[in-house]
Amino acid sequence: MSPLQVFNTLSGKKEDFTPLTAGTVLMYACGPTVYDLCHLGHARMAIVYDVIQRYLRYSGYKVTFVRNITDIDDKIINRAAEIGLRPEQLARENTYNFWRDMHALNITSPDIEPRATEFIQAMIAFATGLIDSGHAYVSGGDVYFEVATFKQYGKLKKQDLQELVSGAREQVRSQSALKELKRSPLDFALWKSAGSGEIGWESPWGHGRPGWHLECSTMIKNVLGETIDIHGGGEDLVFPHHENEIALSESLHGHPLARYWLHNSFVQIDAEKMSKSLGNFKTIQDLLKTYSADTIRLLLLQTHYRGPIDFTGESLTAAGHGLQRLIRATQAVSSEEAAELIAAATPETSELDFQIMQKFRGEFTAAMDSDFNTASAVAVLFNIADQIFLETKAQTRLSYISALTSIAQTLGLTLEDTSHKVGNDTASGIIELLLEIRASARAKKDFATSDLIRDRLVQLGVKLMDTAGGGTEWEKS
RNA sequence: GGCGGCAUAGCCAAGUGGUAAGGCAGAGGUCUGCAAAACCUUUAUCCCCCAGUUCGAAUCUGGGUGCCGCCUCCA
Repeated sequence: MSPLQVFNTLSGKKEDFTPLTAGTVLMYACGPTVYDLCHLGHARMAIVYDVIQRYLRYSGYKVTFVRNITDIDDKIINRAAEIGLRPEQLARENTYNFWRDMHALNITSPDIEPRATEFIQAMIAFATGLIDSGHAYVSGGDVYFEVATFKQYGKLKKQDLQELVSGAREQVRSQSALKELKRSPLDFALWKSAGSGEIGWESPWGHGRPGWHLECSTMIKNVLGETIDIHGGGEDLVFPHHENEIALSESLHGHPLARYWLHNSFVQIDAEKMSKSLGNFKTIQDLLKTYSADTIRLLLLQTHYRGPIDFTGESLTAAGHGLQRLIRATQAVSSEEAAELIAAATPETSELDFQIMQKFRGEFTAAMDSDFNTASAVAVLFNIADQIFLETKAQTRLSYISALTSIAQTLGLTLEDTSHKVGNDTASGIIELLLEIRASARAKKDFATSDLIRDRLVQLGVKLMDTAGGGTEWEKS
């Protein structure tokens, strides 16, 4: 298979990618906690793993891609209480929003999309297993994982237990209630007890709900298995979330949770992290009002996934201009001309197609095999565009165009020209303009023009009604 | 305080030992009734600073400076 190399957070190095079972990839990415709308950061995460997944399939792997939805969590409960919804209502609403955004961004649906609330019994079993093996303890209706029992704790973040303990001590001093319950400040909750009026499930430890880290560990185990090939997420999940997942899964199973840990970097606004707590985030919905999914995707792909992107208003506009160039390139042969050329195809032209495709696929593959270097891969697209504009033979241009669209597709770019689609407000304005021209024609008794406008609008589904006062009204017929 | 990352043209950004991809913006040109768009050409003797290793470094080593992230919910 291909000499793909990926950067593994666990080793801190690029490594040759060899999946557990040759030819197949089990891949899991941490999905959203559905308590609010998704922002550009979620878009980056989703697009990064979408492209990785697409490329692995393109490379010939049989991929099972799982992305979860965390639909029970303190953030959901708190937000729901603020706005007067039941937690499950809020979670459902934002799950729909998330799906709509993913669809709008041309993100491939995951093969399996487990939701945390579907796996409560499995989580209880997981936690019970950890208690029985001495890795977890019950305390006041909660269940905590005892970090000291997992000697490798800190291996993902590359910090030893002692350093983490001294760092954590400061933080936890204020949380006096928890201090009573936890043996060590690093211990984290697998199960949190809930009041009788609160959302929760029955468990051996009473009414309660699962902790975040347990959710992912359990879903991976139940959906993909005990060891998977790729586990991904945003870089902020390295610690504590992924470190804790490792501690849970590896304590219970005794072997690695994931062979390769991939983490994408952040989107920044004015050189600062974009986050909900800073209030400087852009929702996907807002961005899609102004920019196409391709524009957003191109902007994100022009930077390597492990580097931060400083988002500015201009950067999206610049990406949009670049995208235009690629779209123009695909239009360098008209559709009629293309149909003729395809009809007239010969073994020689097929050979030309093949050679051009091979050349650029080779460059594309070389870029992507180097830890998914999408920035270099995007450069290949622009190089093909150059060739298209320089090429004088239509037949050859067509070959380049098919190479361009094929590679763009693997990156999830549609190269669909949206510049000729107008919104309803614009369409209404255009109708008003036509009515003005028609009124002027009628005033000059130019009824040929006036009737042409009326007939053509009727064909387009717009009915005109001249009123007694000389004005004209319109409506959709 | 601990750990990690980054520093390449006006802006964004690839490149980890062999002589600087790509995008945007700018300049010149082609086209054009005017305008816009589009296309073509062009744009870093040099990669934060200092010292070192090497035939050779943006790329490796040591030191310095600056910026950012994680250590608390966060993609």
